[in-house]
Amino acid sequence: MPERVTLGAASDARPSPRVAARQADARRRILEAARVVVAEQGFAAAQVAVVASVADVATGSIYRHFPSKASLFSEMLRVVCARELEVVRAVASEPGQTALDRIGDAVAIFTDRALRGEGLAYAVIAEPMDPDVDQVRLEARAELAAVFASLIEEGIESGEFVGQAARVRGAAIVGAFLEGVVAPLAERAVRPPDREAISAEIARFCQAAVAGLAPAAPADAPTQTQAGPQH
Amino acid sequence: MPERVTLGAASDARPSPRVAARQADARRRILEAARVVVAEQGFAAAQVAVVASVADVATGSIYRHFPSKASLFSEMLRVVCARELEVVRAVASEPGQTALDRIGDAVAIFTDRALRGEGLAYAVIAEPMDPDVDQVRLEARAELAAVFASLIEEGIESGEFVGQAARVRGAAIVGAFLEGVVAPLAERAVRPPDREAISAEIARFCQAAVAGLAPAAPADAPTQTQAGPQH
DNA sequence: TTCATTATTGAACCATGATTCATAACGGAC
DNA sequence: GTCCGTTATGAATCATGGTTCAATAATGAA
Repeated sequence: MPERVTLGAASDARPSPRVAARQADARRRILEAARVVVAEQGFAAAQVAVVASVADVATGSIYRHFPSKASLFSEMLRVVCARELEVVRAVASEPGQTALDRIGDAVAIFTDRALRGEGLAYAVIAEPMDPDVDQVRLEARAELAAVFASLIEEGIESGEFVGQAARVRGAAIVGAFLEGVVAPLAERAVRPPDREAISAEIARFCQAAVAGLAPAAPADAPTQTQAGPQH
Repeated sequence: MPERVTLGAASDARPSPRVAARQADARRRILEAARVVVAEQGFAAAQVAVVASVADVATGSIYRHFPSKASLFSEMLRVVCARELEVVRAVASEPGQTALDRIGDAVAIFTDRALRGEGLAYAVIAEPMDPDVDQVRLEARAELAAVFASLIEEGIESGEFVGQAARVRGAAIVGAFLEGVVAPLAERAVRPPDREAISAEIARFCQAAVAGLAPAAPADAPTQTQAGPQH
């Protein structure tokens, strides 16, 4: 009974030193290939055969490392998202900074990396491909939202922000900067010089959103002063 | 030469009164069926055969009205989005209201309708299915963003808001409320009572985001006063 | 009522692309 | 160096679901 399973679950097969190394390497190459293909062509073009060829292994070999196409991409996405989430969390917990500062920094670092394409890009944020894979994306968004919700709560507790529904606003912040990143990418011209300006603007937007309404601006018009949203 | 085309483009075929009516009705039913199926099952379950059965026509008949599955769903989505966009535009141009008010109202009306499921739901906003169909969604988002960008510009001109990149923030607003709507829908429990609270909170979030940073809150912490983002 | 024409049907056809598996190449123990 | 179990290969197989089309029904004119 050969145990037709994803390498490693074999009943008693001792992988053997050299072989194990080769396998680990192949697995790494496959994940990397998946990332590259998606980054360059999008999920639509991400066929198993293509990934295999880029990873320099046979199509069938993919299935020696991953039980299915969906699981391969799920894992790839999970890794990529974890990396970005890590970066954001680090910024979000910088000591000695106000919650407002940390929100601004976190948003700016994320959007900046995304626009620079270091993480992945449009594809990872917005283009779905399979329910399983989408699930990973949703979870990542939820975690991201949780980070901001926490920051908002801290701000409220410290009296920095006015009271507000932290969870809802955390999600709104995530939506705001993801859209801010994706919208320009969707347009034809992604004028490179704009990158920094865009992320700075989005960061400011998010900061203002949680800091509370400013009292009526200098000019004339009859604006209401504080929190009260109309109607 | 029977002109194998999507009904109506026939070289000289006079549709005939009664027949034309029946065809028009079938077309309407097909679009409606597509909407219903997507609303209830999501794009994933939206197979041509299913839509046909719901619309009470044969699978092949779909192709007498639409050249392809993608075009059918594109049109369906276009109609749905147009309706929502219309509502938002109406609110956005209410006379005698400040830009801030109108932004709040527009956001609230959209999120409220979306959460109530009158438009469609998660599927239409977030779940893609085909490049062509996605294109429609992207365009709708862009138009929505444009509406808010205009409102922001008006606010800036009237001195109601501080200067800001209207286009970027318009997109951010759209992202904020779409995520605000989708995030709760993605969760298991969509506690009905929250609906209004959620849309109100999101609306307030968006208003604050464009109104500018509030001066440091009552408490202690060293917050910066105006626009300047840290870092 | 009959007939030619057009609309409708839905089962068969196809394309795409994931998954499998018989076969070849390899790794290491004797 | 040979042999046996393991791993890698990639062409063949399968599944899914969009699209087609020969057959059938409906329509309206004569």
